[in-house]
Amino acid sequence: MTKRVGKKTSRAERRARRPHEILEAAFEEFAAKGYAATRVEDVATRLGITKGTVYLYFPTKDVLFQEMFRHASTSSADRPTAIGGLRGSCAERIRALLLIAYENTANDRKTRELLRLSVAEGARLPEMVDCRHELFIAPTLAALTALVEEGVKSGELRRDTAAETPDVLASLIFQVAVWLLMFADRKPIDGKALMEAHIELVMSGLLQRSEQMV
Amino acid sequence: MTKRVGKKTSRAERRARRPHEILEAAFEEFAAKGYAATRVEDVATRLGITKGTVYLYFPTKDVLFQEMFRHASTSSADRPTAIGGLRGSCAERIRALLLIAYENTANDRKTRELLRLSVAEGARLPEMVDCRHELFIAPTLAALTALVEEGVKSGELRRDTAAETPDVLASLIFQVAVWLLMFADRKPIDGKALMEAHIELVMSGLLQRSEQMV
Amino acid sequence: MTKRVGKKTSRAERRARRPHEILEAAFEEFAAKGYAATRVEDVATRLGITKGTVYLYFPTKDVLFQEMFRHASTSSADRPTAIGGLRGSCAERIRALLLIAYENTANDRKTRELLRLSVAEGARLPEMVDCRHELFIAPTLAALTALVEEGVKSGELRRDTAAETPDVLASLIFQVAVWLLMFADRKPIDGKALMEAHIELVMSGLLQRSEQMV
Amino acid sequence: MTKRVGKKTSRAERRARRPHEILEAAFEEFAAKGYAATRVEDVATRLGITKGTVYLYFPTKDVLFQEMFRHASTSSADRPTAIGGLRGSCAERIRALLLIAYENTANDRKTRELLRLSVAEGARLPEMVDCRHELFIAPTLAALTALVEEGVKSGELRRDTAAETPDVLASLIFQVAVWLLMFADRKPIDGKALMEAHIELVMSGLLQRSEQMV
DNA sequence: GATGAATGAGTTTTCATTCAT
DNA sequence: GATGAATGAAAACTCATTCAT
Repeated sequence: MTKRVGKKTSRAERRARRPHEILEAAFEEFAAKGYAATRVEDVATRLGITKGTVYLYFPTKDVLFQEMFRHASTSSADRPTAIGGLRGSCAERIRALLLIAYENTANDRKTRELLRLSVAEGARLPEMVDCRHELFIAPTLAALTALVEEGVKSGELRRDTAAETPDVLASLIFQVAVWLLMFADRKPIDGKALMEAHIELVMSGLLQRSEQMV
Repeated sequence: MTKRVGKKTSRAERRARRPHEILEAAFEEFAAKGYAATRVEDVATRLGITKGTVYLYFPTKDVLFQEMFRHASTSSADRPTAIGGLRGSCAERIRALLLIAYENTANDRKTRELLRLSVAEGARLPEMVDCRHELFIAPTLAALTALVEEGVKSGELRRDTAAETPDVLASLIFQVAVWLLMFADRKPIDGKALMEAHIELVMSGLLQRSEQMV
Repeated sequence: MTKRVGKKTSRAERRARRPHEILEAAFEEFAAKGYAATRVEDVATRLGITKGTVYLYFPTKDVLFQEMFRHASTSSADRPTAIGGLRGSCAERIRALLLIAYENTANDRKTRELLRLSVAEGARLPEMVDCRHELFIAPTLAALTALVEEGVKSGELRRDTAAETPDVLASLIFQVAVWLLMFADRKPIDGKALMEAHIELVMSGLLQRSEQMV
Repeated sequence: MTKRVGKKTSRAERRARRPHEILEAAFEEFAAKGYAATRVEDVATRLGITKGTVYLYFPTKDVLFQEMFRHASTSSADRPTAIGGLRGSCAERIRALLLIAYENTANDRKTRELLRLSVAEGARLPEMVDCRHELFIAPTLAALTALVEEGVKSGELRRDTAAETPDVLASLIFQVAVWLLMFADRKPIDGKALMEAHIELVMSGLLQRSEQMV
């Protein structure tokens, strides 16, 4: 007869979930309107709660934003772990790595919006942007560098491959992400097809002639 | 020896220059802080005038922003005209075109900051972003497409999927631009070198094998 | 002995009373200074609250004014109901009706100030003024017309009574009201005495000679 | 060949007329929008001149308003002089006087708007309102009182309480004026007809029975 | 814990007034 | 005399933050 009957989320559970919920709501609001244009009340309303409750968990709007950014960043942090498990030739592994990076970045709404916030609010919070660099961008570029070096050493890839190669390999991911951020659905693109074409083009430039013949 | 002697800015001149000055100052402020976080007074102070004066020329902050965006966009509008005058083989012209686009986009602070604003405030003003697309991005991509098609037709370039996707050729420009917007001087990159490496890589993928031998 | 003991205004009560309080304060301020010269903060200060609180209940100054006008109008709306209960000869009822109208209009500060606002801000809000006409002025004039017609039919009043008679009967009410609005206490008048004299004069003109003899 | 050819208003004439012009324009603007809501620039624009010019002739907006009020008041000051020239019986002269007062007050736009300003801004400027009282209202009421007293003395009029309250005789003038101020053209009235009916009614109450028979 | 009324500092916008030209 | 650019004080309105209930 009590309220709790049939209720899967007990008060305690709900309470435990609150900070998480709030951070998710904050992500949506901040991503859509930017820091300054978002009101704390917007975040609360999105959850059906009130401003005051938000302040119960986060002392200021600024802290809320930073926690949100950190939370959104780490919530997708486990994905790159797949990198270690790649198998096949260097070319195959580079291709696989780029596709994973594409899926995790340009093709992932959350990551894309974090990129938007990094560009928009970056001046306010350089540490956060740098943090994201350490966690995601640098490791991916490092992995690409390692793979290219391995390929060169093994003779699979051209010997004259430049140090700038990893950035070049990853560049289309940024383009697709920025395109989606700027044009949303107004100018649709087939990111996956672009990515395939990109990979084919750059790989054909990377591979030794003999390999290309195959 | 009258006051006017040596006075370069008469009242009329000043009056004529004011809108331009204000738009320039607005560009700096909005680019640095975003729309919502910029105060009209910030713009005025940057010029050593008061906010009332800004309102003498622009009726609202919103109009000021839009005029600033339009002004900043068109003030760099003449550069792409160089495209028509390109000479040489298709490969040479593609290379030249990409370098011009790089100079005008990733390497131009004004254009880069407009990209920032497009990403940050795009949701508020899709028409502006689309307008920039019509004026700059679409023409450049169209020129790339035309050059690639010409090269394919003449046998200079390979026919492959990349040939149909000029986005792939321009992708590094976006990467450099976004990198600079996110990391400024904290993680410097040699954009020019990246661009050269990018061009070499994609061109080696585009060219017929025989040409590559050269 | 807790705080609540003796505390008449709980939060809920206060909340429920606030709109009313604010409208009353707004009435005083707007009546005293007019729309444009009244600051929202003036209204708040009168209540010992801050302007932010006023905006919690009314979205704009304009809405506050309109709600205030409507509220002040309707808060005195029940009085005319007394009309139906009049008894006596037509002359007696006309006299009674005019005295009631006088009490409710010229002699009622609230109604007088609404007249001031109608005259002062009428150009901005014709609908409000017209609304007051429908609710108060028209019914009173209609009642007067009905009484005069009845009196003519029964022979109590002169047959040649003009259609303009009701306005003439009510005219002194306007004069007294306007006088008080213009001169306040600087040139006091005895409104009641004027009203008595007015009624006596016009009734003596309305009544059949025979009746006057009485 | 000079500009002045064919120009009837020389610079000097124009200059001499300026203050007058400005006061007229100020009257229109203040009457239409009230003191606080009228901008000095509105007044200037109405004349096709600029704010600065207004300040050449009037030091502050407040002074402009007061001068305007005084000017508008005195520009109609000569009309009541007709009173002295009235001829005929007391009844005839009272009737004529009331009609003149009606024409000069309720039926005269300028006077009506001054009444509006007196009601609207009266709290700010009691002296002005009192001044108008001395100049127009009091003399008219005094003339009425004198006429009634003369009539009573000569036996032409009844002695009753109304005889001592000329306000009663003039009341309809206020009603018509206020009506026009509140309803403008939205609820038209025939002021002249109302006035005639009013005069007839009050005179029939004032006159001795014997006279009425005539 | 949760609420939401209240605050007050901050921002946009207006406009009376000044003054160099 | 006229102008109109510039000022800055003031007013409408917003919103992060607090706190009594």
